[in-house]
Parts: sequence; C-alpha cells; structure tokens
Amino acid sequence: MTESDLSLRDRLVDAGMELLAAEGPQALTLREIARRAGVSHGAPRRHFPTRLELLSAIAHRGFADLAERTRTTSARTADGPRARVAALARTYLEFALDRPGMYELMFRHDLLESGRLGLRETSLPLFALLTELIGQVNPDADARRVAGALWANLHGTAQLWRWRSLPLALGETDFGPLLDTVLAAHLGPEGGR
Amino acid sequence: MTESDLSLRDRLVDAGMELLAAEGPQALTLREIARRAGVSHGAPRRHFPTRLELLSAIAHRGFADLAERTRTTSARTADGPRARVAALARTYLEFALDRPGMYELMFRHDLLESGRLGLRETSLPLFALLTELIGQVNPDADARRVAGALWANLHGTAQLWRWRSLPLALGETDFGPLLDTVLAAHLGPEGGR
DNA sequence: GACGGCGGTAGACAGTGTCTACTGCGGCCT
DNA sequence: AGGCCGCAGTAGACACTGTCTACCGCCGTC
Repeated sequence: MTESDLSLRDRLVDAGMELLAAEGPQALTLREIARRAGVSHGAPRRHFPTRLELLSAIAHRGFADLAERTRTTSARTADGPRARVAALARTYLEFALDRPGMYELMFRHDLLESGRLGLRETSLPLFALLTELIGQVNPDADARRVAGALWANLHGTAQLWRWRSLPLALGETDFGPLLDTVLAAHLGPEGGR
Repeated sequence: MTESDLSLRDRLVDAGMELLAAEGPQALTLREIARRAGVSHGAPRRHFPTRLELLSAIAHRGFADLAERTRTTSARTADGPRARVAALARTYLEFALDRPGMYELMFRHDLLESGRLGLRETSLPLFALLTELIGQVNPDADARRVAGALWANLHGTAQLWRWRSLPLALGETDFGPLLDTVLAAHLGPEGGR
C-alpha cells in the first residue's frame, strides 16, 4: 500500500520532492532519487529519458502548487483589487520562503528543460491576473509594465531575502514591512483606492 | 610572455573567466579550467583547496568589475540624485545583460563560499549609496527600505529579463521602458524633485 | 500455449572533485 | 661549495555522477 500502488513515475517524483525539501536542488541526483524510490539506478530512464526531464517533472509540481496557492488566495480575498494584489504578493513570497529548495529549482533554468515549463502554466496566468488587478487599482497606469515591474520586484525580494542579503542590509527578520514598501511603490500609498 | 609571467593562480582565474563568458557557470569544471591553463588537473589545488574557492575567486572579479562600473558612473553623473540613481540602475542592468554568465555565477550561492564574498565589498556599498541618494530624492521616505525594494527590483528585473520571461510577457526587446517604470515606482514620477 | 514487448536490473563508460604519493627544482643554511 | 628542505606541479586512485547497452522476467495478447 505504501509503494507499489503508485506508478514508479510518481514515486520518483515524490522521492525527488522529499530530497529537494531536505537537501536542496544540488542533492537531486538521479541515482539518489532512484535509491530512495527503491529501484536501480537505471530504472528512472524508462520514465524520464534524461535527468532534466525528471527534475522538470519535480519542478512542475512546484509550479502547480504555487498556482494552486495563488488561486485559493485570489478566491478567498474579495476586498478590492489592491488588497487582492497584496494577498497575492504575500502568497508568492511565502511560497518562496516556505519551500526554498523548490523555489530555487523552479528558477534554475539550467536544471530544467528551458522554456515553457512553468511559464505558460502559472507565471503567465499570474501575470495576467496581476495586470488586470493593477488596471483596476490605477486605471491611468500602463498596467502591463507595472505588473512586470512588480513581478520582478517580488522575485528579486524572494531571492535576496532567501539568501539573507536583504535581512542583513535592513536589519529585519520579517519581510512584512519591506513587502508593504514594495506594494506602495507599485500601487501607490495604501489609502489609494 | 603570454603565460609564465603570471602566477598560475591568476592564469586559472583568467581561464575560468573565459570559460564562464563562453559557456556559462556549469562549464566551470576544475579539470577544464586546468586544461585551459595548461596544467594538470591537480595543479589548481595548490592555489585553491577546493572548487568553491576557485569559483569564488572568479566571481570576485565580477564583483570588482561591477563595483568599478558603478563607481565610474556614479562619478560621471552629477545631475542630481534621481538621475544618479537612474544611471546606477542602468549600469546594474547592463552589467547583468552584458555578462550573463558572470552575473549568474555571482548569485549562485551554491557554487560560491556562501557569505561575505561580494556582499560586503560591493553590494553593501552600493546599497548604502542607493540609500543615501534615495534619501535626497525623497526625504520623507524610509530610505533604507526603499533602497532595499529598488535593489530587489533591479535584481529581479535582471533575472527575469535575462531568461526571457519579461521580454515575452511584455512583448518588448529593450528594457528601457520597464526600467523607467521601475524607477518611477520607487522614486516617484520623473518630474519629482 | 508460444511469444512479444514493457519495465526494471546490472554493468560499462567517460567525466567530475578530491586525496595522496611522487618528483623536480630553486633557494637557504652551514 | 654542497647538502637539504620545501614548494609547485604531476600522475594515479577513489567514489560518485549521467548516460548507454545488454539482459531478464513477467504479463497480456493472438
């Protein structure tokens, strides 16, 4: 019941996700994943012709989870566009800090089949949603560019916060105040609309 | 005159920089660097006990170059604080796009001796400079947090632009307009002060 | 009931980072 | 002047990696 009722394909991805969460992307060895799944080192090849494809399948789960999280927060908050953007931004940052290994993997383009992997399925929809909400917050702005700038800001914040550059430079341990600053920059001061 | 008047230490770093520029960080193999420097695969160990230290020395050059560039642009522009921040931001982005391999390496914390590597020497001074200039642009703002937000925004923009996410989402090929949006977000509209 | 093919095994290969034994040579001390 | 120490570089070994190939067993189909 524990192993054999899932296809090896899924068991490999599961083992990879455990390993990723425990030790980070550089621990995602083909052979170690196979070991954890209880099969020989050549077995993964039947399901994933190359290591890139296995890691891509693992990252795919991450993109799906992120998309799921943003979907639920987006559905839960109905307080107006600005609050929704804020909630989405917080969700994004929390994901990156909750699951640092996965987040890192998701942006290690050299480890994934570069290209459409998660972009089409989660980043672009999220980007479109951001664009729409920003258009509602500030109808005068170039919503797409502002959304792009905010997206970049969130990503950069996640990275610099994760490897302690920003906490060190700011002398803070909670990203909340910084996130407020980021949101105020792109959406205008908090009272705004 | 070509090789032997430089210490092997420098020749290794030089070879690594060529390799990095030509093929990216994943090509930075200890043995390949040694090959390019014309020595045996064990030779680097005399000067760099571990691969991390050799790659760190290579990245160090990148941080030095970035610091140099920001210093000269900072010295060259004397048009008021806002223009100086804009010039610095542009310099930062141009560095990331001019030398993608180096930029990538500089933020691959798993490949470098994590820690003070470039942070103390270039990021923090740059951060301090940004903070000071932002304080001049907008005396009411929390300059440190705004500087942190802008820094994160620049970093995220560099990353997302480099791997084509932002150009694709925005349908643009020049990062100028986006950079203007980013600067306007953190510094206020262009006329401001 | 023979058989073909799919899924997993086992071994090989080239390549990697690190470690260790070794060598050759230059500069120092007596 | 002569012996010697130590350092820089060599060469080989080891464990590990991803990929490839030959093999094998079992299940389902004609």
